[in-house]
Amino acid sequence: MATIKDVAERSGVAPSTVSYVLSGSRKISEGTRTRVLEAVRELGYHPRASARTLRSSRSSVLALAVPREAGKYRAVDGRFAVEISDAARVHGFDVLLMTDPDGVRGLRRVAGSGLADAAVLMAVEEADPRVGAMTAAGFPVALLGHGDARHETEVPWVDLDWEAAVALAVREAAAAGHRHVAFLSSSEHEVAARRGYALHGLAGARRAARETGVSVTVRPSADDPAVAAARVRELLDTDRPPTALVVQHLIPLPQVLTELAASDVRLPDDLAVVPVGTIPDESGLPDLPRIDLPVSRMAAAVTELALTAAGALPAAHRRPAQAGPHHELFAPHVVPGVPIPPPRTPRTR
Amino acid sequence: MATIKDVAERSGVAPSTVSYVLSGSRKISEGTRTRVLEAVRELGYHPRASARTLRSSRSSVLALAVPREAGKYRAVDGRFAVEISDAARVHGFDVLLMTDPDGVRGLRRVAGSGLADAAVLMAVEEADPRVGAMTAAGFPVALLGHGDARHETEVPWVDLDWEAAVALAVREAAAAGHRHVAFLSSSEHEVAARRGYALHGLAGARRAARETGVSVTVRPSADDPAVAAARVRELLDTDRPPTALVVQHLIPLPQVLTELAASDVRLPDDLAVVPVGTIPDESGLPDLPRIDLPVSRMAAAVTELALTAAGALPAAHRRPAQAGPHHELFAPHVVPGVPIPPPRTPRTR
DNA sequence: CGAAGTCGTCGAATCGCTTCGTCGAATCGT
DNA sequence: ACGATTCGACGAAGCGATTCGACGACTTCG
Repeated sequence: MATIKDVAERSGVAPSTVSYVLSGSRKISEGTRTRVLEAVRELGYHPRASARTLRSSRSSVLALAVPREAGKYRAVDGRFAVEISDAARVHGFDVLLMTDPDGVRGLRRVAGSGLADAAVLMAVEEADPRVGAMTAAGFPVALLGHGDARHETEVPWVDLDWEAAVALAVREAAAAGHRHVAFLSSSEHEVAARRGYALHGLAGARRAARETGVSVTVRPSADDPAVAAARVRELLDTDRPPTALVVQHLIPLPQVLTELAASDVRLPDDLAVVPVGTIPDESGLPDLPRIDLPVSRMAAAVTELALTAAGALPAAHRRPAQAGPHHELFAPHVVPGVPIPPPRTPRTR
Repeated sequence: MATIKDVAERSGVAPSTVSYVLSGSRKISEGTRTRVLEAVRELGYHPRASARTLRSSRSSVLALAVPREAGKYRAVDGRFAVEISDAARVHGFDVLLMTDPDGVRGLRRVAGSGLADAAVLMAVEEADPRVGAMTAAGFPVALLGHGDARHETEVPWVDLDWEAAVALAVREAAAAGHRHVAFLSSSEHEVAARRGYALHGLAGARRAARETGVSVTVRPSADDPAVAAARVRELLDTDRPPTALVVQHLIPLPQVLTELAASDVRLPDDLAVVPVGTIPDESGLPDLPRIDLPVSRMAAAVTELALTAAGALPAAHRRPAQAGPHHELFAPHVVPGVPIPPPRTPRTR
């Protein structure tokens, strides 16, 4: 492995000169500059990251804490992770993937050992212990999701505006003429745990119902496919079944579709399904309108907030210091597709 | 931030003694040992990773190259990433997430700068340039997936036995009495690119057909949901439609189910769907048998292969050197669920 | 009771890079 | 033509850990 000394010898200069050529932080004559760069190329020289970090105490690594509740894994988290990694690279940072088994311990270890300069905490929930631990350690973080009111003003975060998202979906259905919309919300478990996205989704459905005058029947989804299917059957087995169905997450979608198939409900004419929390490119559904998560933009934003907190972003990106930590709710997108068909005469069952 | 010197002063010993206490590589008297450990606890001392790495030239970081073809993102890759991270932690390693935008460049940078000690390359394909680049650089790697015959003997890899997986699915259907099985294989695009899993899946379907005597109709899936739906309709619109459907991947599943619903096909009685490449916990399908990927075991295996190649695993794990790189095909699991119903009299359409 | 070993701890070198102060040589002004 | 500036490159210190050889203080044995 070539070191800076090898490069210096090969180009006949001092190691410090090589360093200055590479960092550009001092003026170097054109002649030596090209000679040094050539030696770098010929030797395939890469500065040893550890030496650089030891000296400068900046690692150019961003820790990414992905959630992992009880072995469950959500596809959207993986997508966020990838997008955050891309965003970090844009600013010259690498990403250290931290899964949860050690939980707060792992974060403390990484922060304490200087492995990373900042962290993005994903899927932050109400009273998330990770947030307090990191702020107490003075470690720069940015959150994806928010919940704990105590931290909301002190720590930068980014979140999806779930209320607006669900409201938008209901409004789309209402605009197509549907008067009776069902809303399959987050799972019972998530509602019980008072997750922000679950509560805000419900609020959005209620608000849109009020504003548009359509009736919205709410049913929580369930973790168990069989139960989720039963929930959908309940919704349809009434005198006046809904003509449109808003679904907040991608996860229960397969079982919902299966159940609809079993119940002889045709999409989209018998029932217009409008999924909300879908990942761009991944719904796999027919070309109906849906509400996509702005994953890339949110990932870029949360990454820049974390790097700004670490003081690692060029001045152009940095916001005035006295503005305090930055918070941003992202509005969802409607992906248009084929227009939602209007409701037909209610079938009798 | 506390350094080893602070700990030394606080416990009244030399820095080297602290180091020996922490590493356990020399005998230290019980008294000083406890005094040092107490100082460590009180100061919240964590060894600076960069200093340790600089001195020992081992970073205890595993690079993980996740694929990212044209912005597509597969849920299973995220799941593998998380499981590999967990497996790495077991051996004291952290994981550096490398997305593809720089491709081989990024890998070379990480290898050259000593940011990582080894790499796991995910979704390796035929003639994958990353493999050659890393072996040429003498950087330890292990592959998830295999393809390029030239490297197969030189580099350790782990892969799913797709042939066995699809054969197993067909055999499950045959065992339930189905005589006419349809196989929705990998997408046209993947088949055309001669991806290993696509070809092996087809081979497995053919082999099982031969061995069980059932007729297997093969149709490639498609990237476009509308086309995939049409493909399924074709399958059903024949004089003697199949009574069971084997699907190789989770991705086309939603559109398949949607199309089945639209075609008034009831699951599982009209058509028994047996998905193959499903992630444990994530099929979201009714409780039919399915063929799950052994994600955890494969992740643990590929992680240990990479760390072994880096010489970072204790002797107990290490295989005899002359055995050469290790390769392993993982057999899929059948998750039983409700028995597949036998076929009914073919409907006329 | 002194030589030979043990045992536990210390000091110093080293890893590869950044950065500050310095110092010749070239350039400038008068 | 000579002191003042500027320019470009160099040397050395230091980041925080690991690790090897050395070295007192005890124990042990002839």
